[in-house]
Amino acid sequence: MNKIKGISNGVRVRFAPSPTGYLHVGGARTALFNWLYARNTGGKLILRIEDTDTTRSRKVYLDEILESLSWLKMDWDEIYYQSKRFDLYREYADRLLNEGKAYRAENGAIIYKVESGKIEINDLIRGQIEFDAAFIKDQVLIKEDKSPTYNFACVVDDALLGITHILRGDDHISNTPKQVVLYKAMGFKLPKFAHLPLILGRDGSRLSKRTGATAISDWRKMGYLPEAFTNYLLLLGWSPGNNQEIIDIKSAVKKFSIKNINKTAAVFDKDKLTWLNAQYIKKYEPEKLMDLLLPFLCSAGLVKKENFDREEVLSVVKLFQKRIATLVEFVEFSGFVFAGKVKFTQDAKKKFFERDLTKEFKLLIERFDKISDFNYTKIEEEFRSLVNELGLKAGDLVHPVRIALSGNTVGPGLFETIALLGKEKTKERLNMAQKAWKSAPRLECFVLLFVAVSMMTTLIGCGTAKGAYEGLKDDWRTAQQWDDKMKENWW
RNA sequence: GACCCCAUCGUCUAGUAUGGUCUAGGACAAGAGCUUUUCAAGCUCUCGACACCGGUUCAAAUCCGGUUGGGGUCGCCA
Repeated sequence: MNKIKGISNGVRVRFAPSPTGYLHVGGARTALFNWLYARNTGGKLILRIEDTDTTRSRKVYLDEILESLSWLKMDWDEIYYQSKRFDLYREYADRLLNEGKAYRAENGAIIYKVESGKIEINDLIRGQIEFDAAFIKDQVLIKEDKSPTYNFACVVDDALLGITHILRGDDHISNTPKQVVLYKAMGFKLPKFAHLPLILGRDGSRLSKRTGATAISDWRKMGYLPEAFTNYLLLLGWSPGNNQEIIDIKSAVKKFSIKNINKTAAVFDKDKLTWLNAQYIKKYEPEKLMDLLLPFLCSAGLVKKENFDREEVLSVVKLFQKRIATLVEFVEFSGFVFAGKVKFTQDAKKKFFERDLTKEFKLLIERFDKISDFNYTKIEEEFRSLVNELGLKAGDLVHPVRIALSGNTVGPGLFETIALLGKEKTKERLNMAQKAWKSAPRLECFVLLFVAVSMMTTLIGCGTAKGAYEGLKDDWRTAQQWDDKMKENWW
């Protein structure tokens, strides 16, 4: 205990996760507020691993929790494992036993005898809370299996580690009187308590897997940025008080105070988190954003880790930066640029076959061929001039070309997209489009035929119509086969 | 059920300690418009709340009491 001498000055807070599950939103928020308070006051953040339940604790969970904290850029100053401190708990339990404040149960457990009276706690967030000890049962300190109970280990550790402020979830309020009693029994100095409001799921009940709790590591996989995530967590139960929504961690550290933490539970709103994420993505240096995007592109198999065109990827990043909300969205939206084959959406396929533009595409390719310096301006010039020549509106050609190039009806500006793809890729895809039209049954014919058949059926009668119907069925079959081919969605 | 906590737009919140400056401000979402080759983004606008009842007071979102509603905890889990 020499270690704790001399640390009685200054703020010491702790985050005490139990490695029996992943770190999720609630835990992360508690960790964040402790971290902020420590950094704001120049104090220390102690990480205490509550692994007294040896059957449920897992190394993978511990690793995952530590990794998630690191991802969120929260560091800690000291780390302790309760599983290594069992002797300590025994020692204090024995002491209470000797003093007659605790007794031994038949099974060997050590139990603290709770005296009657009033227990008052002065919560930094909620103010005075009063409990009647009559409602508190005698407390087990050491279980039959010799391991300490949560409340006991918690008190011994918080006291011995010199914790000055306990910031934890609201759900611990009812543990507090039990703990206060133990502090007093062992003659420990009481820390200050601050009970954070809970984070609730969509349905207003405590966040759980059913109501939307997700491991922090999953948010990472879904393409959220740690800065955005932290920012969002910060806004849940705390406010800088000046209508500021986007607040970087440095000024948050500066401004943070327990006084500004509110009492009401907050519902976790993914939409706002996503909005914040988009804001952070927009602000990023494209170079840095690219580094964050690369792992996602690689695991999607769109870019090879060892050799890729840095310049190309960078220009794609720049083109999509303003239109994505998550890193995963980038992969979804920009995938067509990198992919060797174009993937078609259902909608795009339908629109594409509404009109055969083989001739127009051919002319367009010729136009593009003429351009030696294949850039945005030149592309637009040639494109618009062709459109004029054909007596079309720009949109008449823009949309089909976009579909042909990206497989999607929506996307960034067409000329930028073309410039990004480059002349060869563009030509190649325009050529593919023409082939598709050639091999596809004409929709107009299909419709005409259908109308004709209906007419014949009604006018002439079933017998005669049968042949025509069969013909249509054939046509239908071809269309189906073709559709099946397209179903793989790849050229 | 018992004990405890909480109560401002659908959601996150400002405002509550020091009652008047609040016919309640901002953000997300939703809706409309502008822009435009589409979708986003961006910009502009609209919708939308002090849970209820009773006090105190010249004056209450703010103070007090009650009601209602929601949540948490009631393990030899943490």
